[in-house]
Amino acid sequence: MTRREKFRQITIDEIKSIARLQMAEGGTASLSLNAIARQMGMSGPALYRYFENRDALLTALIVDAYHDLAAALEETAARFADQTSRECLKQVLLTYRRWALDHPVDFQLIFGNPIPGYQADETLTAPSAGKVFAPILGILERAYRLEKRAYPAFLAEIPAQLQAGLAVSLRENQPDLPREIVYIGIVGWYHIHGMIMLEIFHHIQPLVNDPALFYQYEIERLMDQMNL
Amino acid sequence: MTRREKFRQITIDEIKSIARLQMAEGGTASLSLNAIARQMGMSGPALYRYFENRDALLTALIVDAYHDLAAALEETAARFADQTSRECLKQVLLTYRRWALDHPVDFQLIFGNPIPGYQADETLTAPSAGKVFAPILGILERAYRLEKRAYPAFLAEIPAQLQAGLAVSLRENQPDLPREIVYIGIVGWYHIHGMIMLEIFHHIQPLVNDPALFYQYEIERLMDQMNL
DNA sequence: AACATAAGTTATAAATTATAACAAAAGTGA
DNA sequence: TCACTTTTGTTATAATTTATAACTTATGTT
Repeated sequence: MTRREKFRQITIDEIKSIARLQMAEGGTASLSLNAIARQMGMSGPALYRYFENRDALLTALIVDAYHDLAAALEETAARFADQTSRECLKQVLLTYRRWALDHPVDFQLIFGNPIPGYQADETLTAPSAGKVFAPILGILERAYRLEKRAYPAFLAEIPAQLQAGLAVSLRENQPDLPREIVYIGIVGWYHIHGMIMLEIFHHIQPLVNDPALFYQYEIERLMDQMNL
Repeated sequence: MTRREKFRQITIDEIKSIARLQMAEGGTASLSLNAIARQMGMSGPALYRYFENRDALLTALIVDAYHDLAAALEETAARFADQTSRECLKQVLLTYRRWALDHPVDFQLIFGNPIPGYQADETLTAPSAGKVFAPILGILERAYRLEKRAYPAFLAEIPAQLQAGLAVSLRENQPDLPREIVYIGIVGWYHIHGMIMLEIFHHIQPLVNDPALFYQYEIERLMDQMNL
């Protein structure tokens, strides 16, 4: 990495950092290239040397967010790898919520409204989304395959047609991944993700006084259901 | 209603209608007062006779959306009132998803990202949110109180602290509403709402081929869990 | 018919994203 | 050291946006 490339990277990082700060103040759509430039003590058009346009900056922030979330989950999974799979999964799911609350803007970027005219470049975002899902799937594999936990009874009644169309692209890469685990992973992820989304968007607070406690209890209930 | 008020109402409705169309094309943040005026064949500032500013128009659209969703749920609940409570609830939940898919913009307005600088006027939106929840709660009351269905076993283990802080403002209005029903309602609503949100924001399609079938099956599983 | 109110107009201010044209700085090689 | 190239910044400008001010025209009432 040349000297120039190094400084360029520093500038890029500063732009992204200020962008995140701005959005933390005024919401994901309050991103203003001009305001970023102003805050950096440079003129507006200078930013276009680093990002082709507003969408390019957004895409970079989204990719960063995916990676940051995935890293947080992986770190937790690794840290609790020697505990029971139930405890490990619980910690990973708690990290999921913790990360969302600590990085509301990044969470909204990934999982919130599609941005204005912005069309996410799926070739960039799809693999990142998979990385988020991977740690959870890993723990489930350990629980059901290595530790031979029984699959919950309700799985026997899933229509074949439904099972066949589940996570097809994921199973192409991992053909030996049991369909039961895929289903449990999807259902579980949706359950907890739905709760977090509602909390981030302030729809849970009117109904639940203590979201943290509620979340904890729902995790336990979910894992009970899954026979974990 | 005077003649003038009537015409004024027509204009307001036209503005909102065009606003919804525009957002359907370019996303919730693509709303442009100027573009609306242009499409109506009038100058931009004329719109300010009808809405104080952009946020006022957004608030009106959000309130409309809440009412429209609530009306759709109530209509379904009434139409299936003579069926079993399980069937009735199922139909209401199916209507919930159907409405979301048919009105993605309205759904995003209600449940998506907080809009740019826009701060929802909670005195306007909070009661509307309650109206959405009411039909579901009504069916649950019928099932557990009138039809004397047993509460699911897991309810016995909910920490008292958690129960106490559940839907406090709702229970102030309806003090005789059992806590069990409130909990079941919240958990159930979060479960299905989470799924719909993910589908509307295109995060379910990469994992589930046939979201309609998946949703149907998850409703059944949820109602099994709730002993309905 | 005179008047008041409502509803529209144009003009303008202050932002925004983005492009063009140009200037200065930084790095490279003879 | 000097000339050249590339990178990085600048200012000027175009085309938008939201929103306000001042003015005009239409509508309804007395």
